[in-house]
Amino acid sequence: MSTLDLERFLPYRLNRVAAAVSEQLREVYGRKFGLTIPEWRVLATLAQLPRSTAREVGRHARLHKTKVSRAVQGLEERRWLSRAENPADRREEFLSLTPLGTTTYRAIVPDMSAFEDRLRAALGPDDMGAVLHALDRLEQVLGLEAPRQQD
Amino acid sequence: MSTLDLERFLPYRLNRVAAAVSEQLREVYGRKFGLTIPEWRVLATLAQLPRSTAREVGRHARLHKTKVSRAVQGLEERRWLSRAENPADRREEFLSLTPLGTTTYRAIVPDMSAFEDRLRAALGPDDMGAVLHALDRLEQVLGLEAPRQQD
DNA sequence: CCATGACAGTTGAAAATGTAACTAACAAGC
DNA sequence: GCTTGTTAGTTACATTTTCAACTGTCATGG
Repeated sequence: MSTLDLERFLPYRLNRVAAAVSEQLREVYGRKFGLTIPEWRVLATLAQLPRSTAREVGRHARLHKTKVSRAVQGLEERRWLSRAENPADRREEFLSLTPLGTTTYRAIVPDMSAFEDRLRAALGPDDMGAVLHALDRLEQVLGLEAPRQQD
Repeated sequence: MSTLDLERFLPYRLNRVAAAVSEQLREVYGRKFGLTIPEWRVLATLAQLPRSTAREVGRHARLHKTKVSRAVQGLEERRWLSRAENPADRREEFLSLTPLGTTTYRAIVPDMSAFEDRLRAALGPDDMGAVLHALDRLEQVLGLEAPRQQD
């Protein structure tokens, strides 16, 4: 008569760890830079993939389109992001970080890296690689094309 | 001049995967049994750790106390959970699943197990073990005593 | 006992989120 | 050109979540 062993139930564990990680990171970019979680994700995604559209950002970061829409508005108001119409398809817009946005991003990166270093130190480089590899496979089997997401 | 490589940035990846997993599981217990995410977590936690208090459930599942409080209310209304005063400390209550709650839980478990089997098949048992071990270590370094959580 | 402070749990109000409906733009077939 | 269907993005509304304040209980120390 089976009850799940939650400590070995991957979904439960993944969520618990992901929640703890998110929480601690939010401390950093939240308190120091006034960013919400979706705003930070949009910022980070655009830093890596400049001139993406909202749709591309959402797919990459697994952010629901309404979250992207609102995060973009927020970043735009602070002049950290600008939009450029795509003349070839006027439904969408190319999103870019402004110099100010890039400066902000660069101010956050060291904190993020430091955090990651802590994680890498805890795991060792081999385990870190193994986890990332496992996450790749999980995303494959889960289907990359799920529609929505949370934070 | 570093931009983070998000595909190798563990927090980002963890969250993306955890979100995808949560989402798919919610389909199951949400549509079939009308449970919210916190309700399911409380249910599963109590199935494994009977007579826990709300505080213990929250700590174990990393659920914020208000989420626990409201989930407990919801489960109690459906007669899936009952409370028993702790005479030794009348601030807290021991929470237990009712027979009805246990029946519901048992009806969900096979779906959860099936899902986990998919994940295990994708990873192989070794990688699954490695991931769980890595998650243990991450939780250690993150400090088990963070106050809140999301879903 | 009776302060004072801490803690478990609840609640109300504010903020964030998801759902669904909407607008504007494209695309294909007629 | 004019449907009909689709897609990018926004917005309104309902739900969920968070934050802060609150209640009742315990613990400590005078």
